[in-house]
Amino acid sequence: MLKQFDNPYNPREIEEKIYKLWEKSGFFNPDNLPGKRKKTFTIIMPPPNANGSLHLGHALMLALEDIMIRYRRMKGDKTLWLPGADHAGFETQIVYDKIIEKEGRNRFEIAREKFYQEIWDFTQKNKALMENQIRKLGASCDWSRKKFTLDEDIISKTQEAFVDFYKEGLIYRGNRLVHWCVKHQTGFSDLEIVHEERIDPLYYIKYGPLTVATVRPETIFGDTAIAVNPGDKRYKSLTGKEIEVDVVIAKVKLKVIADPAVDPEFGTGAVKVTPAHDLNDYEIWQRHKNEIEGPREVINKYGKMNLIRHFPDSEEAKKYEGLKISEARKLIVEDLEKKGLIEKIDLTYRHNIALCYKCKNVIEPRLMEQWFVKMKPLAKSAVEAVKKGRIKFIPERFKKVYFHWLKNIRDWNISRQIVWGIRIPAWQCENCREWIISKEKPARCARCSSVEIKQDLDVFDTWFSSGQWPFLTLGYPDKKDFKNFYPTNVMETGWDILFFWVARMIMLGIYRAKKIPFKNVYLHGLIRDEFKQKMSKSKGNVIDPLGVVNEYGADALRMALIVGNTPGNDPVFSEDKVRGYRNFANKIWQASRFVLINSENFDFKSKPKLSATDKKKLNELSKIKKDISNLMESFKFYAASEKIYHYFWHIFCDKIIEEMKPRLNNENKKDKLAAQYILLEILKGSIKLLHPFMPFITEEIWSYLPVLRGLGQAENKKMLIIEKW
RNA sequence: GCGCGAUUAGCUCAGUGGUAGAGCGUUUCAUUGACAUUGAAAAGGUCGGAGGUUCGAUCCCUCCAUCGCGCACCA
Repeated sequence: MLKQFDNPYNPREIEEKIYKLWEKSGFFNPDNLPGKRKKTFTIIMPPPNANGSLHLGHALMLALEDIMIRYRRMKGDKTLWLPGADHAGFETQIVYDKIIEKEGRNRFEIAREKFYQEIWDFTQKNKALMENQIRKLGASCDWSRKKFTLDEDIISKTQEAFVDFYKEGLIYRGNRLVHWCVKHQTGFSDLEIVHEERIDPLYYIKYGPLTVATVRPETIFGDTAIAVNPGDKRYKSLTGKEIEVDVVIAKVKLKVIADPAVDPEFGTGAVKVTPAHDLNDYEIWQRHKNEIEGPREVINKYGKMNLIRHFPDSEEAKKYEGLKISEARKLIVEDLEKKGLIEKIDLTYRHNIALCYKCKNVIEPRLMEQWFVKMKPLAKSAVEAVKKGRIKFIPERFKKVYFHWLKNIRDWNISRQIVWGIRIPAWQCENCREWIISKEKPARCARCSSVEIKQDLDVFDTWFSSGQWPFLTLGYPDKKDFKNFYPTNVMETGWDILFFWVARMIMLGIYRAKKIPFKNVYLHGLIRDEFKQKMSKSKGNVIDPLGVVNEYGADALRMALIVGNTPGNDPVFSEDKVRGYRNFANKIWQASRFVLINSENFDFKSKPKLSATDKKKLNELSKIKKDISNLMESFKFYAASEKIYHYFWHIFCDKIIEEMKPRLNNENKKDKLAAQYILLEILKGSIKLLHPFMPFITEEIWSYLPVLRGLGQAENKKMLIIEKW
């Protein structure tokens, strides 16, 4: 009878078989769950980027969410776990750029439509691959509801949101300095840049009667003013006056203005103002629009000098034209020195510079027209939702970080100059430059009636659409799912995308869907290698979760990722740990085999007579069950998993089974029956408690178990996945 | 600059206002026992430092140190 118990436990075939059984059962779909289930429990899966394969972080994400879903499903909830995949705009385009780079191609030379189609095919391939990887990890998500961030309805609803937001005054077209990456040729939001401390020469340049300090002398061609602090007595007499300065290739007249942003303690207390290439200076100009000239762009989008148009009469300007920033800087310093205009150079100056988060090249602030979302009104209700406890953070400390970010938030640039993404539904009249915001192409310009109308080439920041993911996936605004499953219960994701994604989902959910998108935010840590290093392809320390599954089984990997891994803290991954839980899986297997072999002749008709210590053992199990339930409810999976592990191995196997052994060989039929009964009951109870964590092996063993309902009754039984907790 | 986290056994980490816990590792013993992917046992920590609150602090408060991280438009 027990031939099915290979020795030792071999997860590979069993896991494959069990997943198919689950899928066939239809129980991943909440609509198919048996019984009356009033309470819903919903998790929208953070859609993995369809530009590669799953990494350990995904495995952790899937394990955590699957644990919650399986637990709630067994508890009797109508559980929906909605899977998906993310086109991941810029990220994917960069990945694909690198691929074609190896083929000697360049995206700027490929037609837009063709490039888009190529990336589409690329992501579709990855998507299919990833979906199978998700299955291998045991994820009990509802595949019938899976969504891709470029599904037609998602695109359409995202564009509709843009149109509505524009009408509602939440979105505007702004001409302002944006973070520009010279390599990637796109603008970014505040989140796609990173700061790095550097030591750069600080040049003190004689500027007419004044001296100014700067790290970017090459921008002096774009200066439109000099600013000093209003309280600075040294410059009182010059304030408001025009002075003539020598910018090497010409002499220009600049006004000295007073602005509180200038720190009199720093440098000389006088700042050259370059509104076209510096965020601070841009803001200074905004405050002095009436007094001084606006941005004079002298560096183009390729990071090269482009100043000749501002100095048509200067022969000297020609030698700067077209130079890279670094070259121009070298040259201007030489020229300034020749003219005796460098007062001194501070070589110890430490400051922070903005870099592209992807390529780490210096960000060039660049004046551009882009679409912006006004964040202040959105941030307000997002703060409130968390403050009032309608949304809970696990761990709680991330609230502080969240509040701090929202408090200081600035408007969100959602335009990206890339191909891979959702096109912005904005159209511009070629004739009068009027913008028309509409999903469909307008027949003619509303202002001048011209029919020469072109769509904005830009696409949305990918987070603009994924920020609406919880309600878009559920079919906002009129699908039943939206009514039934929104707001969702838990958003489980890594803390690293708290701002990128979580905060924006909260803001957009409240604004657009009129309700918070989820009640709980569970933030898991980022998995580190054994040296506590972040895992990354460039470091070559990435571990393929599927390789681990193949060797040790998904159950073992899941346990290794979950046990002792507290929310918000970065866990260290070790193969030793996986090996330990592979051993545990075998332990479960062997113990189950032992119990089943010894209960083959179990008499279901007789009523076992339990001793006091027998009853104590059952009580102990129900206490464990209660403890574990409490831990599950409070999101302490790291402790719940450890508890059941410890109970099964060190109480059930080491103590209880050992204690029962003599009784199983007892002549006394009644006593033997009681021992068999105890073993079966405790095995059954433990297998259930283990199921959310180790779904495969438990489902397999469950299929062999006679299920005792009441005393002495064997009944037809259900699959473990829908058994009652 | 502002903020967050960590500091507990060799390693990775839990934890609690009342004589310190787990896993892995180490040491010793056991060997055809459901399981060697095993069992039994053992060693191993003034819980980063200094103050304070308390009858009592690893835990609460203050300061400090070291490490890690996040945010930030001072040229």
